[in-house]
Amino acid sequence: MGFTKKHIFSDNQNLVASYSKVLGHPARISIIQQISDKKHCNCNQLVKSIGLAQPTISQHLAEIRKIGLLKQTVKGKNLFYSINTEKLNDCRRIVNDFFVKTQVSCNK
Amino acid sequence: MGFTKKHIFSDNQNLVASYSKVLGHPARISIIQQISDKKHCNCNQLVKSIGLAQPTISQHLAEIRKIGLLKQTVKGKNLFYSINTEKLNDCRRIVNDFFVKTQVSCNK
DNA sequence: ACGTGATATTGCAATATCACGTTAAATTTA
DNA sequence: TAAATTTAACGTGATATTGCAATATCACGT
Repeated sequence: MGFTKKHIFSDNQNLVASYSKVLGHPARISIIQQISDKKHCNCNQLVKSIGLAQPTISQHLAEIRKIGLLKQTVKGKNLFYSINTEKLNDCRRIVNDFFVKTQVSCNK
Repeated sequence: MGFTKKHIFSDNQNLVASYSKVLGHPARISIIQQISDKKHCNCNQLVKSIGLAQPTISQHLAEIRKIGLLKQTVKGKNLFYSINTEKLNDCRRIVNDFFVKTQVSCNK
């Protein structure tokens, strides 16, 4: 097999999972942290500081972009990334909601 | 390649990623929710309510167990699972910390 | 001891992911 | 226009994940 049977789960369950999945790789955690630290950050800077090849970083960036967590600004020949803070907030809320509801269920 | 270069990342980055990875599949989200809802829940109940085969559920349970999120109680021939609330709390804290710190960085 | 129900393990096929070399597209600079 | 720089896209090999059937194990009742 190898695929996920998304259709048997609720929209919220799929949403929590897809957000979490993006956070489920240390390179993507590192990328998100660096972009938010440096405000504007291009691909090359990430390649140098993280130590993975450019195509690999680019691929991880694409996955973070997929869930809408990145904004792009073109400045000359550089493409600068920054965090979409509204989306980050949304992401945090969705994941935290899962934890809160689970904890409430556990304690009742 | 196909493997993750964990050694180039910090312990915290790897921790956030490994917790998130476990939450990165809707079946595991559903399993965690059902176990916390029903307090005690055995494998068979999950198989019936979720609609995946028993080995698949068992495999997902093993991954959730790996990060210490499950407790087991044997009652007769039944094995009941419940949530390790301390670990759930820890997990929530680690993930939430990542979000909080990222947001702080974005806003400064 | 035997059968039964519940769960774990094994082995497999299909697919996804990770990492990278190479190439291509776009833009700046000479 | 040509060269240089940056990043996305494509292709590929290696590994991991998902899901399941078959089997093994484990605990209980008879």
